[in-house]
Amino acid sequence: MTDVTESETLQPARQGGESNGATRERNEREILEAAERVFAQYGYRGASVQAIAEAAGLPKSNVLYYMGNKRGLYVRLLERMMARWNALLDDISVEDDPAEVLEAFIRSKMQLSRRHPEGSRLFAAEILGGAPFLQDYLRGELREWVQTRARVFEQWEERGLMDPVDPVWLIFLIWSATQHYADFETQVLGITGKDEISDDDVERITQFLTRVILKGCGVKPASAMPG
Amino acid sequence: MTDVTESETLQPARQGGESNGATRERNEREILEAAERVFAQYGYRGASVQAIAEAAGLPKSNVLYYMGNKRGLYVRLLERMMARWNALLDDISVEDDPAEVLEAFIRSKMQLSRRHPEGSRLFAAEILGGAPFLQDYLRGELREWVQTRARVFEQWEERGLMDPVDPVWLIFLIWSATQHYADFETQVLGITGKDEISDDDVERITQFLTRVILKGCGVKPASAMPG
DNA sequence: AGTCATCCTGACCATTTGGTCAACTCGTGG
DNA sequence: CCACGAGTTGACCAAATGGTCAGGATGACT
Repeated sequence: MTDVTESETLQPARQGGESNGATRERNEREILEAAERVFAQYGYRGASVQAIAEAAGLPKSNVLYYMGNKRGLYVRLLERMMARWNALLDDISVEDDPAEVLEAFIRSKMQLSRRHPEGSRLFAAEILGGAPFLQDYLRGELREWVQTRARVFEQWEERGLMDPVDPVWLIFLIWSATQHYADFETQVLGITGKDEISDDDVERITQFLTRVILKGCGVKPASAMPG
Repeated sequence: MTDVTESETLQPARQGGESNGATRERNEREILEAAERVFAQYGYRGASVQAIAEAAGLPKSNVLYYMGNKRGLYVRLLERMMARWNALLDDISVEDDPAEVLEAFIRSKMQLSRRHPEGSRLFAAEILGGAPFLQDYLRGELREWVQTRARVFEQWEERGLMDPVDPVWLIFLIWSATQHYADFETQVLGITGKDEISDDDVERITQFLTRVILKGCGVKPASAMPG
């Protein structure tokens, strides 16, 4: 750890050209992934740029070179997660089968949490802390998203396809139940004694949730043979 | 901000005697309350002793005088919350009515989250971060708690009082659904457009959850007139 | 050869961090 | 009156924080 004036240390990862922005792309990906983990674990304030840099295997300066500053990096991660969420249950209409839609919702939400557990936790941490960066999103986009779906649910109720339950609370119920397995994974593992949640577990949980929730709000299971 | 050798500043809050440990009690209460808020919002690392001190309206030194150090303060808060949780659904037996027990569980869990939203969020943040301080509790006490209840649920199933669902996942479902309204309060408010969750809302949510979950796992509503 | 854009990073900075400590103020009991 | 324990707190410290910057490396172009 004395003087190392010579540049004969670890080669950096390639500099200069490397055609196009390939270096940039690779490093940014690496940094975003590392940052998602660290932010998810410690929250915005608790996460340090240094820790993110170490997780990405890069010097702190390099992280800041690509991301500008901590805040920007964080916002970028939130936006990435919002995009993933927005793609969910994109278009449903009154004509669809409630059972199919609800099951699809539960299933895709479970998969989202499973595929991006850190992103999921990042989101949770942000909201837990009062959503300082997401206020607008919650009161805008997401609110629209929820209310659009809620309206469809209401129409199903009117047509007698499901019990008269508040659709917004139903959405929250599904949200929370599915979110739980990503956000509280540590707890789930600790209590069940497992050391990981397997694909089989996910499938079983999905079916459990689907069954209980569909039955719970009086939706008749999908009309068997679809199509 | 120059020299103020004279002690003619704000009076401290009373020093010296004040009989017994009344000062200690009052200050500790104040600090614990403030710390719960701050830790809940920022997580363990993100919270600073300085911020806690300001929230409690005391100098940082004073907080450390009472609590020793940040870690100890945090652990104390976790323990307080564990105690609250342990008191929940303390004794149930196979002889009890499933509907009544489940409703009592949902109701008391909702009230716990409502009465101690910060504690609830503190807990959530701790688990979100991988439960570095709570591993033992999760794999020990809490696991026992869950499995004891799960065994009762299983016997209910055998007696045909409810559908054959995995009782542990049922507990998680209830846990997550109720926890949601405390942990994600910001989200709930943002989406519904409310500016607070009223007692009425809590009652409605409780009834909604009770209805959907009981029906969802085939439990017959309480046999009307109790006692 | 020289220029340029991209990439890399150690040195540095002001501020904040958790924590210690000695000096202080009181009321009480001898 | 003095000693004592409880409470109070500013000054201080080493370490870590987010961020800047100058200096350099490297390959692709003219």
